[in-house]
Amino acid sequence: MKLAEAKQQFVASWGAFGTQWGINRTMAQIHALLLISPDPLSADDIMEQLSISRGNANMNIRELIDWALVNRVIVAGERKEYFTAEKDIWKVVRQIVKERKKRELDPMLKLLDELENVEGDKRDKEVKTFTDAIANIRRVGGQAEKTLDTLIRADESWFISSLMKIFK
Amino acid sequence: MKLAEAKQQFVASWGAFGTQWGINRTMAQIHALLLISPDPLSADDIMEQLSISRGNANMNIRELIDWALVNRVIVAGERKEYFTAEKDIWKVVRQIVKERKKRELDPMLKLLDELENVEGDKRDKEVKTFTDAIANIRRVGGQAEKTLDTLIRADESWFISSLMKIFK
DNA sequence: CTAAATTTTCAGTATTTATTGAAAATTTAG
DNA sequence: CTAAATTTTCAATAAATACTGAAAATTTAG
Repeated sequence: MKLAEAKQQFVASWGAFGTQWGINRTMAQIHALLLISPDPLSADDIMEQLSISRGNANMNIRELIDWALVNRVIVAGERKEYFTAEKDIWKVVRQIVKERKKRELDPMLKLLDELENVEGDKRDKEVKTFTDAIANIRRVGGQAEKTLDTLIRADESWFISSLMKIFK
Repeated sequence: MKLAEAKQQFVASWGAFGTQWGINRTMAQIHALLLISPDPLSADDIMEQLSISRGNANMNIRELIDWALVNRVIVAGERKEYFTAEKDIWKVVRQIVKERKKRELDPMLKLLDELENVEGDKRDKEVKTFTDAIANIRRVGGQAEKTLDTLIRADESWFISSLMKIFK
């Protein structure tokens, strides 16, 4: 396969993959494009390569910066802004896990804590089923939280070697 | 908080949570509803409780069955079909991980394997950046695959105690 | 300061995704 | 077998989400 074709396919697939995970297709494609670009790209470069409008490029680049997956870089002698993506995929994974945990898991756990204190007689089947379900979800969620916190802090080699020990 | 209100809030939140993960809101809500229902529910029960149409209920229940998160049950003396959700959340998590891995991670790894064999001179900066990026993603993806395979096979107590050992 | 370059915003529009509801198909009781 | 009950399908429609493009705001070179 030729490089140009391979790039195209990677960007398209990364975009499709993103949408399955609730991530805007264009945002995922911009990220993919920057991952495989040796040099920083300007908004114009991105607009051209993905055939998207300036507004769309601007909004999604901003979102990627907000997720700390993309950085603005200054290119000497250039007025425009340029952008790069973190190339270390392990760092990227940790950053995404960190953000999603903060934005989604933590609020969910907070809600579950509130819902566990529902009024009513525990001998009532309706009440019992509800509180049991919530307590179970809360417990598994709490475990996930601990595991993810550790993963966020871990460096790759440490993580791998630890996993190797358990997951022989 | 009263039970009815707590139920409402749980169903609504589970639905919102689902959409953030690329899961249809109604599908997540039906799942939530079944998780907290002591008895099996019919399509009519679900339609009524969520204020949705028969077609919508039918399609999303089918999808949940396809994900093996919901089961049809026969209620003695009833002609209608009834539905229940697996209540063991650890099992639910494993099942979701299993399905998403099969549907998403495995095809992605397959694609990465193909993209790694791009034509061209490795001394070309463009080629090198691309192949390096793909190889890195492939490597982290392969680790994820192994870890998830083990998680899918693990039972909860084993998983927790193993994690406790590592993630002191 | 002035004006050109660049970035940001956002109302309007397009696209994608989800839902309805009624007809068709299927199932089951008698 | 017959018809009532139930489930499934899917074209039409609604709702949610994403994108455009041009005007406004901001930045910077001179």
